[in-house]
Amino acid sequence: MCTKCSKSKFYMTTAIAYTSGKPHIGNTYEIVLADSIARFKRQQGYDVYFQTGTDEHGQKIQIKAEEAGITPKEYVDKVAGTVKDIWDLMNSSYDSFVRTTDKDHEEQVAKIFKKLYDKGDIYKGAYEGLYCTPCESFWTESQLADGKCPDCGGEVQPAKEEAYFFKMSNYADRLIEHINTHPEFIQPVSRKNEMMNNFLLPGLQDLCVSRTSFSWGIPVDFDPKHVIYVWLDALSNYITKIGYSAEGDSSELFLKNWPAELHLIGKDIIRFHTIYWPIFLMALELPLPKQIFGHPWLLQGDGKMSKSKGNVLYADDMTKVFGVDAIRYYLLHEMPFDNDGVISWELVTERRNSDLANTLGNLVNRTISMSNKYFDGVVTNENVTEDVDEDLKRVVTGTVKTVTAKMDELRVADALTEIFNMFKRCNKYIDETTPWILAKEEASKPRLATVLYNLVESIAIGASLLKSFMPETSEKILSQLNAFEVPFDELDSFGHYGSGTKVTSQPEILFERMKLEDVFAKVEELYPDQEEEKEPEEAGIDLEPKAEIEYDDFMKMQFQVGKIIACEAVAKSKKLLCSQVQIGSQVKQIVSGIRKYYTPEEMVGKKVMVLVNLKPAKLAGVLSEGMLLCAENENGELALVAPEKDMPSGAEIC
RNA sequence: CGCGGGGUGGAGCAGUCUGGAAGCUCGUCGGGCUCAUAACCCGAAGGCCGCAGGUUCAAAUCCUGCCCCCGCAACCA
Repeated sequence: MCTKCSKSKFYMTTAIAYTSGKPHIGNTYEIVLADSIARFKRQQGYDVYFQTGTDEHGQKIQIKAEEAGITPKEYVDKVAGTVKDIWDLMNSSYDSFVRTTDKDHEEQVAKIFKKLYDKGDIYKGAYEGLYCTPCESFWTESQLADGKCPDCGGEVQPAKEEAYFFKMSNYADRLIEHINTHPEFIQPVSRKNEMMNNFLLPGLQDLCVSRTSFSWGIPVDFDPKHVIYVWLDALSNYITKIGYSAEGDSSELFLKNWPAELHLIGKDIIRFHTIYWPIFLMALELPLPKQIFGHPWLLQGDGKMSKSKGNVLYADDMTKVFGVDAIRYYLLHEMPFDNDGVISWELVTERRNSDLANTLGNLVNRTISMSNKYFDGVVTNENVTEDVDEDLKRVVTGTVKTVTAKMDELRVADALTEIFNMFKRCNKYIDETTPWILAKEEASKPRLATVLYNLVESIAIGASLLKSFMPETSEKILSQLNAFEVPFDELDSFGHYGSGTKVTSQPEILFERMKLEDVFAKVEELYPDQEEEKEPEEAGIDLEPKAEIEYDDFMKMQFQVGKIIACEAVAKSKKLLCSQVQIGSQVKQIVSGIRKYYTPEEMVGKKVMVLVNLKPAKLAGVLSEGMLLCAENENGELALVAPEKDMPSGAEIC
């Protein structure tokens, strides 16, 4: 409870976005989901504090910055700006945007590290493993490729590197106890067992909380060649940004808001939030957050979102075609609670047409049109009621209750469905009351007026309920009706709309119906490059040119025609085919990553181009003694290269 | 046997924990209506709930085995 007012406080956070690149529509889902929850809580009267931000340290960012030829700080400044722009574009109502490169955050994280070290929870130990010097990386036995470094193929040797560890076992029992006694702590519950069975019950390993292999991070202040492990850094944002102080003089904001009521995160990082984070907090002697909700992922309809495929969907592009609220609606409504959801241009178009244009937009439009047509826009409650009115009112005034129940379980998609069911009920009411017939007789005008009043009032209630999910649309509807937003605690009663109020004389269409071909036309404008790919005449592919080589270099490679005499899939792999290739009188075994494009049956009998004198290596445990040459297009699809006329196996390619 | 998620009418999903008449939205088809954005309202068709066993009076749901898909990991010689 807030000390200064009587409202209950509600502190919620999203995960902070990793600044390795522009967030795609799947990443954007989380902020929109969080925003709708934050807005709804505010509407309910909670004193909400909503924090989001960016996670900006780590090796990956250091590498990306080097590739771009700029400093890591310059790099993250740029990406953090992009993240914020997209969050703002989506109308996210966050109260605070934290960056892990913020001074106050960095200072506190260093102090937290020191505090835990002094306390004995963090100790200095050694990381043991197999080390590859050129790659500066540790590998485990199972990661090695044929006993060599999987990155460079070089030799690895057993090595030790000093590192700091967090003693997880100190707190594991307490955490297990907490999870068992607080069933609401991990949501959805299906994730709880996963954490228990896979990590907690088998016994927690101590976590390595420092790195020396890169420098883009918060240094350990008493041992500066170490930087603090990214998770200890990132998770702490939830307390540092609101003013936690490791020295005990935390801010008012912190004292008021901690512990958080809700951490909203993606299901992939549940482990860090439900195991490591609570344990860090226990070590700091802070209370644990009330609830951690791991939402599912949004996938793209036609396969995985991948930048190399050029098919990544971004929120800013999609809003250009559909509008911000349509995208908010899609994300919120179409995401299942527990399973991954799907998004595509087609699906958004369908959903937008059926729900936003047909059900909602048309309802608002026809209601306002009738008011204008029959009463010059003046909406009067003549109180001439009939039985049908009761059912309408029952549904309309009951919706807030069902919506609240769904929101309490964070079932945002279901909450929206409830609101739209209400709008459907309104459309049905129009058919039941047939206003166009009432309009024909002067005597039934009072009844007609009442019907329209009931509709306007219902829509005003619906628009008020919609406010947390589609803020712009909600406002547009209320303004067209000339209505006030209905206060949350009055949404369960009917009759707020002032009788005699005039609606707008020129209703604006809220959501125009869209044809798929028009959508795709717009999409093509957004991606002019991709258009060319679809043309029959292909655009061709430009590669980064490699350095010139000597003729001798070329002559080192031996290419020959090989005939595939047998082929089978490699059991331990999804991508590999193992072929027996006849080259002259000898037969080589060659493994290739082309299972996606060729079946073993169609491989047999082919004569293809083979690099013969490549050093043999094991792939997925299978020996490969050469390489089948393939052409690769921009989508990564492969085609074997073969002599244009029939040639005997073993024929030299030169 | 790397880890995890999934397979329910044409599409997207719920239901599975806590067995008990297979549900929602979209699409399709037929009808109605005309205030409205080819909209809205009513009705219908369409499912061996991945496959095969098992437990049970009863299985989408519990158990066993198998197949397929998708992430991650690894590897694309």
